Amino acid sequence: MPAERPKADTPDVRDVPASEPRDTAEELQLALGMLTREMRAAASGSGVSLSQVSVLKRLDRLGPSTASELAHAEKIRPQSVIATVNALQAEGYVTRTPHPTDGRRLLVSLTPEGRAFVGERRRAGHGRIAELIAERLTPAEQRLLAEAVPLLRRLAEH
Amino acid sequence: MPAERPKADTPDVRDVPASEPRDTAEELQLALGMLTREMRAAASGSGVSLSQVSVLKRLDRLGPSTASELAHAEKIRPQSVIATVNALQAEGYVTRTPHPTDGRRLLVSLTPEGRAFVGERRRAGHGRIAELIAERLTPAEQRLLAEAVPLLRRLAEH
DNA sequence: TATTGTTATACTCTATAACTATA
DNA sequence: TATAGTTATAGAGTATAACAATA
Repeated sequence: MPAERPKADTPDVRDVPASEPRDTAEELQLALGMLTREMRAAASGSGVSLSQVSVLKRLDRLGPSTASELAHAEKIRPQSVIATVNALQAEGYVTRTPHPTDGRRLLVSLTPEGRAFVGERRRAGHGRIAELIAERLTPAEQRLLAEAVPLLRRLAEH
Repeated sequence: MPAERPKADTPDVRDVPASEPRDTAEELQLALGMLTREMRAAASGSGVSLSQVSVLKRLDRLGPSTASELAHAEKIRPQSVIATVNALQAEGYVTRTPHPTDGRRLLVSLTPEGRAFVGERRRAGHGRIAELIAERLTPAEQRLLAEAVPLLRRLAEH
């Protein structure tokens, strides 16, 4: 269905290369929003939500961690991470065990089921994004993206 | 699609450069989540939410658009974009005007206030992300990121 | 008193379902 | 019938505030 107005279907901002921080930021912000929605939608069918997957992967990397440590790593509030951990515990993917020396702390750990989920997820290619990368980018573009992703990590870190 | 290579089960994923789609995807996914939270937190103080900013910028690029067109561009449902447009209209940043030939459609347009907001935002450097890019990346890294961002756009597009 | 974990509550964002008006 | 817009409602995700237990 063609539009009746003389309006281009594609954004015409592309004639200017995004070479300044603010241009890069604008492009990145739009892409981020859309990719996040894409991932959330793709995850919604799998029984485990996006934030839950993120916490499971974090536990797989960090090992048993307290709620505060997870919150710091994810850059969200402890109260927020607790909601996610509660859901994961209810589904049997994590357990809470007392900290050996500090009675205030509880260590959150992956259960065998949780570990299996992360492994399965990794073998399957980490969901929608890996599919998109493999489908839509040439090998050279994939290499460029792989070089740029650590920069995004740096931006996201504390 | 590149050939599948058997991947050694290394204990720490961070030691391996992200060179395959699934590794790139995993890193990207973590960075995306954190950056999105960072942006949302930074936007929350400015009186206009992240999704509202996104729609305003979209209108600035596309010109007057219907709710369906905005929804298609943002990759969300028309019902969802309407909630955002309602909020923007209540704050005086957009107006709705009848479509000249199709009585079913309403064109959403930026008001002068809305246009001023986008311009101000652009001059200010598009918020937190631009700050982070300028602060944390060398010029060479900024150029690399600028090259990679269009690839993210490609991944996010329809 | 400071820190950790937690519950209660609210707001943002997006989805699905159902309705109205126009083509 | 099909399409555009809308309202009502629900769920995910995260925030702040307040509280209990432990250091």
